[in-house]
Amino acid sequence: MSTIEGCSIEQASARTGVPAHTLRYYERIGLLAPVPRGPGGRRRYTEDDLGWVRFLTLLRQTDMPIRDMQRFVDLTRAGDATVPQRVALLRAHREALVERLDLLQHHLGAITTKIDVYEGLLPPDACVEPSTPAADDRTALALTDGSPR
Amino acid sequence: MSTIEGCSIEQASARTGVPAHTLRYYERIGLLAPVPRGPGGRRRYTEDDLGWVRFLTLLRQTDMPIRDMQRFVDLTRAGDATVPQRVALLRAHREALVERLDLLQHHLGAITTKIDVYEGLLPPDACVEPSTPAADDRTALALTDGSPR
DNA sequence: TGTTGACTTCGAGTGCACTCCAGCTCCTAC
DNA sequence: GTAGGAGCTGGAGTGCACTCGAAGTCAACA
Repeated sequence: MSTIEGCSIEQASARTGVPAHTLRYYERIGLLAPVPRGPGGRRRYTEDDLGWVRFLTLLRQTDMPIRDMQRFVDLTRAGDATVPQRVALLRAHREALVERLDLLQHHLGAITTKIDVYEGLLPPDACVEPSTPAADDRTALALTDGSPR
Repeated sequence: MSTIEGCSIEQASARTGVPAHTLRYYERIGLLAPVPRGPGGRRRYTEDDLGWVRFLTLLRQTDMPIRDMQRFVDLTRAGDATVPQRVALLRAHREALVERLDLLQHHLGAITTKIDVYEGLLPPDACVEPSTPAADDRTALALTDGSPR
């Protein structure tokens, strides 16, 4: 064994994009099992740890509440018998995500329309961008918003 | 004039999906200009007010911070001269939204893959769903996550 | 040998976006 | 005329997910 196994918390942070503070926090609340310690009681993150952190990050970035993530982690620790529950949890999450994506797509269209309307108001030599280059996906939406007076 | 103009806060809430509490809160922090009052000092929401509330909702649901919404509102109140700034603000927001959509799409693929992997572990008579019906968009992703030990 | 600097723990603090409460006013119906 | 209910205000409280601080430890290096 040439070097100490695993990487430091700062390296783990750099490699996952998760702040060191947050890595400790996740461990504290049980999202991460106690990370093995090296000399001086310092955390040494293995590749598995990093993979798990990345998976947690993916769940968080898709707006899964910490509470649900904890439930998922608990199920995973409980062994293979919980695979059906885990699948159910992920399926539910995926459905919510698909719905959210639909909503966001819709809103994106509305925002694009709104921008177009505003640009119609600008003088022809608009300072921001000369014209709308292939306005990608404008969902038809009335946009009957007034003004904040 | 047969009936009092505008609708009550509860009706406004029902018609926009925004809780009455939140409507008052938005007004308090200046996102909504003071809504005209009817007899007894009660709010009467006009169609314009509702339209504006819906627009605010669309911005919030696409994760625009309240702070930015306030800035947008301030610009709108400041008159037509601020149209370029408003366009810039909306453009920036749209860009962020597009990026977020990309990320979410990517994560959706990863979650779908994960579900598929889990289902591969299940006995053939899986209780949740017999098979994956046309697994829509699975982005290739390693998913080298370990387990939480 | 001292100093630097990255790490440790635990508790407290932060920022955001609501959400609720107390105590009051007002209108309507009985 | 009084009971009920919707609405009013200002301020306090909540929940979430971090984020930070203080005080201490440890290893490596000049």
